[in-house]
Amino acid sequence: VPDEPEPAERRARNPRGQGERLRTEILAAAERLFSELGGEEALTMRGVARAAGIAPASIYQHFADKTALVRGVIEHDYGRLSAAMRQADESVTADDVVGRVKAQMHAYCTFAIDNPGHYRLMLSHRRTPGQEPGPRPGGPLLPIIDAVTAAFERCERAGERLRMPSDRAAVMVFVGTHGRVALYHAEPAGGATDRVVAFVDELISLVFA
Amino acid sequence: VPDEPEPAERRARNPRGQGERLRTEILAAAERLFSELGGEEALTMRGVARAAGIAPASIYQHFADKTALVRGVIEHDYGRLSAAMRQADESVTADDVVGRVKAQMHAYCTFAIDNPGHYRLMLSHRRTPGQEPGPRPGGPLLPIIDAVTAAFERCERAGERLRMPSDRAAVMVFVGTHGRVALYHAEPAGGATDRVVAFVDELISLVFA
DNA sequence: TGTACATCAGTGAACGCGCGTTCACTGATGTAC
DNA sequence: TGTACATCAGTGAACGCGCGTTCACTGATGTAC
Repeated sequence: VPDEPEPAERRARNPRGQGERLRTEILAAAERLFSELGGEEALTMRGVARAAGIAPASIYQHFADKTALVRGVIEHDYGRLSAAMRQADESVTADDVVGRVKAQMHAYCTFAIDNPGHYRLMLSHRRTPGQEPGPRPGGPLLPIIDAVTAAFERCERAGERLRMPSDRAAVMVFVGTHGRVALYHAEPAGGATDRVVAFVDELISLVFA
Repeated sequence: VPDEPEPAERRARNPRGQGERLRTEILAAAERLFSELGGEEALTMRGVARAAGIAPASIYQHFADKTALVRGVIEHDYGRLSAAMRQADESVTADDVVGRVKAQMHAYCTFAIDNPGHYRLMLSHRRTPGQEPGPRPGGPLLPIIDAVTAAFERCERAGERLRMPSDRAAVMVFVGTHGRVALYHAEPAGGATDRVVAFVDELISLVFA
């Protein structure tokens, strides 16, 4: 993939005191680099350095090692995903309670489809460091599932009937959606987003009575 | 992982005309090697050679290159999985139609949990070579989904009511199960099999009216 | 106002590693004469 | 029955590669005097 725009002139060095800026540039480069595809092994220090137009050694001023960089990317990504879901939720009129559930999950699918590399990275590294496997796993995923649970609770308050408790419904929909998205990633097919979204809608309708 | 039993004496060479045996030994070694964990990048030619107690170069008499070896492993694995599901199906009395669906999916989960490396490999390499992405993706997964579809059709014939056509129900259950299993792989937790199986049972009950 | 210097952002070159793959080989064994 | 030879299973050593990481460095710039 000789796609890189060949950084003709050298990168301008950041002014004094602004060294932290490079940290953001590195994260942005990692973002760009493998939004396209690839799992964790596609995220290499040298690749990120190339994408950022800097020397590999320069990364080490901002990230102690590769795992620290990966951690930084993942944290940033969870922020993006949560924001996208919250925004989708708020963009639907308050009385369309089921529509808000769907909007959140659509945003989830869109993120996963648009950022396959990030999505895979996020879901394969969701152990909070130092946290042993407990009875309720999920790590950084928990706030996301909680948001879906809240959306289902709104449905119940509005009179919609669920076939199971709202938190179980949220897990069910979340897990099923992850399955669908993961299969899409493993073999992208035509009409991706539409088909994934159709599946998720059907899944959501299943948890309602 | 200095776990290898240190093959004190050299491997006995296969007798003349039996060179093909090594092919099986190589596959078996790959099997053993990463049943434990790991994705594709954990499957290395040198690693397999070490596990088989042979020289890396020896693999090339039986597999043209790494992708051929991977293809061989995957083919073998799909055979194992199909057989396990068929056997589970047949081990349930014919009149317990729903029980037979569940038994098949339980076998699927057991395989996935016991062979994480293989499972991941299978699901991330399911494009039949030379087959462009068509309207019905799935590749080697299709026979498996078809078996589940057949089990759901038996349910309908026995008078059980589904909330959707049997083939959609099969896809729904399959996709959801994959989601659950994939999440387990990313963060194994206590009581693995039981919790996964409980989820799948709940999912199956959802597609019935 | 001028100059020495500490600080800071960032780098070039090298390290050791494990990888996939190649190639000329070794040595046992069945077969032809 | 004996021997030369072709065949076969399998190997050791080397190749070039990209990787993560380290370390001594460069050169611009703000600050102290």
